[in-house]
Amino acid sequence: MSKNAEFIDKLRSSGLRPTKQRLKICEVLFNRDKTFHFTINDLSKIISDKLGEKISLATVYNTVHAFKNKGYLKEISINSDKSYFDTNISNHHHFYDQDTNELIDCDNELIGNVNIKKNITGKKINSVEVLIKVASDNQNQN
Amino acid sequence: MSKNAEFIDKLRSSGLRPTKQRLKICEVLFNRDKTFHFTINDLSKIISDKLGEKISLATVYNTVHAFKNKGYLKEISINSDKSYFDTNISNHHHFYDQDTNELIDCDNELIGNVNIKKNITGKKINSVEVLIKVASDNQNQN
DNA sequence: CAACAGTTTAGAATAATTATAATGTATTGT
DNA sequence: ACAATACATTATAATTATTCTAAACTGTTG
Repeated sequence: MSKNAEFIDKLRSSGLRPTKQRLKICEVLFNRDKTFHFTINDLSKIISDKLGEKISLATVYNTVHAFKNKGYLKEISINSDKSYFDTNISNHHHFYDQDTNELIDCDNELIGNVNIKKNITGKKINSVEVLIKVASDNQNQN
Repeated sequence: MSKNAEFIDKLRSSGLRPTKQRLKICEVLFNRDKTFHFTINDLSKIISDKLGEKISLATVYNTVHAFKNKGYLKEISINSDKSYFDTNISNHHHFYDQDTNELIDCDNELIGNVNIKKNITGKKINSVEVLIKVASDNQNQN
């Protein structure tokens, strides 16, 4: 089955119509080996600059959020002014390079199991994420 | 020494002039027993609504950032559209209640040491933060 | 108390994101 | 295949958080 047909299936099976725009975005996001970290702006730029396609910014937002809601993307917590997304939807952690504003996946084996000894009463744990901020120099950026 | 005199010292010793506005903000932030989590908007509301004072929003931003840079506040990474700050500047982790958008400190003893087996080459670790997202129901909010 | 540097302020500017409402397109039933 | 419908896309406006600006103000130093 072609990649494109796979994407069509994937979309249909989750109740999303396989439109041109969504398929193009699928290609950009999911047609790769390594996981991909991006902001809406990154994605939008790739589509217009590298691919020379024109997809409305609103559609990029809509699509990314639809994909996130369907579980095809994960939104990552960064102390920042914009949202980061990750094509790696498994439970994993991140390095955040403060010099370049880049997110890097952190293999789960690199971090021992984070065990939470006591949870808030009456609440269910939805996720546990470790964010490791790194930078090259000796300044105390937080 | 009165609380106010303490704040004046604290500010002076870090090269910040003890202005009316900064002292008022010190009172709100540091004159409490428990740690305090807030957004700029929260703080601004407390000042105007509860205290009936008028401090320009720009000043609130300036002051909070000055305090953060001096190490009196910590900025917390939340997957959100706004910045959260914490008066607890020690190295610690957080619960984030997705129902109420509330941040709750997580005692370090509740989480075993997070040991990172391998860091990114050439970079220095500035911080390691665990964020535990909790919610009351069975929906898979992320 | 004068001079200076640091601060506050209102409002403008910017940036990320969401809402709107008209137009366009995939799907469904016939 | 085709009309009807529901869902999507789009440009643009609106909103929200934050930063910038330049003028007025205030704490500090001599």
